[in-house]
Amino acid sequence: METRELRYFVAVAEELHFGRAAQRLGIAQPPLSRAIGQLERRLGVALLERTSRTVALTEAGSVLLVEGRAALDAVAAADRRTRRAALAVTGHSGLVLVTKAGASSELLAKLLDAYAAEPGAVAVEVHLCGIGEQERLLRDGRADVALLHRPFDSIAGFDTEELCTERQVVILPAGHPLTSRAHLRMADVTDIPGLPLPRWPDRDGTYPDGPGPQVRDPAQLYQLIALGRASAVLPESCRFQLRPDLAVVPVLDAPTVTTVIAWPPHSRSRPLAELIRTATRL
Amino acid sequence: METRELRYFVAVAEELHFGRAAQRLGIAQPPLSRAIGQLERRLGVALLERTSRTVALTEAGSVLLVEGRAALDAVAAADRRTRRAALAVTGHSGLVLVTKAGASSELLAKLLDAYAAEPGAVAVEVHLCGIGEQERLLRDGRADVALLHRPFDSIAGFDTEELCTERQVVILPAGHPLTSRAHLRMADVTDIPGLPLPRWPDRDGTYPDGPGPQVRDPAQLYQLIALGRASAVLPESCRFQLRPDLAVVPVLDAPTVTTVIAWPPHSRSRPLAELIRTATRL
DNA sequence: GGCAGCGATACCTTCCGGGTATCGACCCTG
DNA sequence: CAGGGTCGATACCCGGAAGGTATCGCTGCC
Repeated sequence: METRELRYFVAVAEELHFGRAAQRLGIAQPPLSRAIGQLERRLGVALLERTSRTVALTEAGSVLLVEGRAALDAVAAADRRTRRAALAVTGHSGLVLVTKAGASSELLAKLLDAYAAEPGAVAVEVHLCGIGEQERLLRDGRADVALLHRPFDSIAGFDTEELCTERQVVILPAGHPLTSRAHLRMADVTDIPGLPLPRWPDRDGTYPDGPGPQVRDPAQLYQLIALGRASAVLPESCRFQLRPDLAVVPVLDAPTVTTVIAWPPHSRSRPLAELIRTATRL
Repeated sequence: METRELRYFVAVAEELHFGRAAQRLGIAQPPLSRAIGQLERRLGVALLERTSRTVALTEAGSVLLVEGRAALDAVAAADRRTRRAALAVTGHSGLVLVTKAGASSELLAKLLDAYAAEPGAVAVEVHLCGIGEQERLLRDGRADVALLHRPFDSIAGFDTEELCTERQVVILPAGHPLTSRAHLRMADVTDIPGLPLPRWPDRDGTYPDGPGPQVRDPAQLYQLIALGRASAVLPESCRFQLRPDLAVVPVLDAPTVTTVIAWPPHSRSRPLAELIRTATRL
């Protein structure tokens, strides 16, 4: 199976439309139809159910979609990491670290400071990215290491070390009646009248159904809370970067959040090992 | 980067010889030279140092070797798992479980029994394989799940659950003077005169340098120990399958061995989840 | 110095990936 | 119910790339 075939299949499986997929791939539609047909014939497996109006994935097709994405990421990672290995020899190396915007910012600052003080430290480029993007970046070689947050982020397939664990707090508009309480329970915050919990996008960018405003980043969220249109349950470390018009109350029975440092298995770069060692010693 | 190019490069990088690599790939040598040259040009990276007598990997080349192998395994896994998903629909499904020959055999027996008793259990095909092979089988889709043993096996990149932890014992010929001791320390067993610890093959099938006989499987090892030519430190569960002409003595300070059940991340087959659940409840 | 081994190059052929044109099935609309 | 629009499949052609053979150039060795 060639990566070209996988790219083609993934495009069609995602679009569920040969024409759009072909456009996205920058080729015409007929070669795409042929390529998918060949792939199915060689695998001996039907991947797509086509009526002349709709395209749907078969069971095997959805397996190939997730496995194929993983395989393509692995190939892309091989490419990128090889290029970077060559650059590293000539001096331009540096590590790429990704984390969610607005999360664990003091931890990150401490880590970067501590690492920079190590002998032999290299430059660390920090990428702040959206929800669920880190995993992808780490998997396809665009990033070397990530700060992830269990249980929100999937750490499947990575090596990790735990860095710290923290409770969660609910964020409310300053002056809200509940802010006078010393602590709350999840049952108290799941349906505060007029302050629903927000909906975050799934990995594919769509929002789950349900009540609550759609938010894409912390700034949006804080704005909504300040306006008295939402509340949110977040790790308590967020209080250090909170606007003055917001208040926090601990939520006793919310799941604790563990910040972990994660990297692709088999990474054997010295600067990366050093960064991880620094992180675990914080 | 196409998988064909990766296969070619991995072959050359492993053989360090264009002629042999071409033979292994079933093509002539010139197209292979060209393909590698193109790959290097497209990456903008030198992968191999060629003098007209020798071929050696550059730094970037060895990165591409390990990353490329991983990527090829991921592609192979996509292929195999898609085929199996199609078979599963028509009824022939079943799980493939791999473990080292001779390890955790009662645990495995208990697991298979317990799982078979579950409603909705499917057939489990057990593959016993050589040292370090499990990882490969799990990674390229030939197996669905494995029993691995930390700290010997690498679990990098898999999801795992711990099943049990056990101490290690030294295995000696029955009647050896040390068998009268209630327990020993590693220092006592690393150089018993005439009974060196054996050498196991590395993942690539070669043996590390050093004293001690080369062994490939437990039967060989037991034979050597019975003959008074070696000793070995193994998890204590091996005592239940031991020949009567061998004896065991606990080794207090040997690292404990943890048996874990491991599976590829993102696996979402119901029978697999059921098997894992059964295993963790044993 | 000649020979053997190995990778690179030159050149040819074949095949496959990609393009355009068109068909056939289906849905929507007037 | 007819006709146009949409979408995937098919037919056919072309160019480029992958693979083969022949050969060169370098190098280490007897």
